[in-house]
Amino acid sequence: MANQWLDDGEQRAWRAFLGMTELLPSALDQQLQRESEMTHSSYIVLAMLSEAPGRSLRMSELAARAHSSPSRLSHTVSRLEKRGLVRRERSTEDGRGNVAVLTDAGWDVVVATAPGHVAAVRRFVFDVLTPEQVHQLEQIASAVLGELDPDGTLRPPSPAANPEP
Amino acid sequence: MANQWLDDGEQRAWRAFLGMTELLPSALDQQLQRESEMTHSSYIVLAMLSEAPGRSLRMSELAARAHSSPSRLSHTVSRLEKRGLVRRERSTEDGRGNVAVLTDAGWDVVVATAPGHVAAVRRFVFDVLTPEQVHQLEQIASAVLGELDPDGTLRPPSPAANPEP
DNA sequence: TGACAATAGTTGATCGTTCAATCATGAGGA
DNA sequence: TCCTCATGATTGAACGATCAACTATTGTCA
Repeated sequence: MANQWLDDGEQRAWRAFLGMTELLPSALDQQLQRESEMTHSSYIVLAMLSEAPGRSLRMSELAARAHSSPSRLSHTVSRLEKRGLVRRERSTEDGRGNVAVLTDAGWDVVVATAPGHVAAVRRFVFDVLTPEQVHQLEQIASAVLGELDPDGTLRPPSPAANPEP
Repeated sequence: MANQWLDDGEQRAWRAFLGMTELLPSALDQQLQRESEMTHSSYIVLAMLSEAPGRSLRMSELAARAHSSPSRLSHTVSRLEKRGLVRRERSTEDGRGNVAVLTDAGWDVVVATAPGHVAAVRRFVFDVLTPEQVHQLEQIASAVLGELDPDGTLRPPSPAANPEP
């Protein structure tokens, strides 16, 4: 009934996809929660900061890279700030802007947490896919992402969206 | 830093995948919220019931089909019950079990909501993928799902997991 | 039969997300 | 310059999800 306008193949793909997108985030959340008392979205925020020059980013830029709404990011950063993992600074260029900075303690948490997290990602995703499937996944996800966010407003500026040559 | 043990291709695939899994659920949620004041997970519950014989399912079976925890499903059904879309009945076979039944009002909501929802799914996913990519997506999602839930405890009993012949 | 464990599901507290409202600063035009 | 609007970000309330504890029923075995 619900999927009356999807054909059989689409329906199978959609069901499997729904299962994956329902279960994978919880699995990653649980792993991070056990090892570091951390949510996946909090971890993403720390990870993005850890990769940025000066380990700091404007809130808006950080929101884009984490695919997060301004509000959600603000709350997340507030929680991380309370734990001493991140610090806020007023932007020097634009008095309206805030800059989130990863503290040393925050850096240590990323360093301690990354291995286990990457192992989980490997285990659940890349270990069960062939190299070809990894490439296919990138193409598929990029295509969907392009429709969800055509302007790239919610995406990082540089990479991640290169169509087949 | 965070993804130090993923190679370039894996990294690109993972970033795109994260973006998709972050943005797609919100997009579907928003569409359903606008049209029917309904969450995606609530919709799934109603849709699963609408497809079941007698428009009813045991709570545990419904949880498996919706990839939901018992607790989450119980809360969701309680909310739907308050809105008159679902009703609970004690199982006749097993006095511990409860059965969720889709009411006529619930059925009407599914009928009214499905077209717009399917259109959104089409727009964001299937319209931007080739038939080949749809097949690839099914293979990929099934493989990941198999690792996330090896016993199929959280999956429907019959379909959705047929590997390459 | 009685005791104990396992199963099915619910509940309340807590935490994270969403939404609408708000505040402060910067930019542009009369 | 002053007024207005746009931008960057935060806040609090309401809602949904998660976790641990709990109730009720069934199954098992001595």
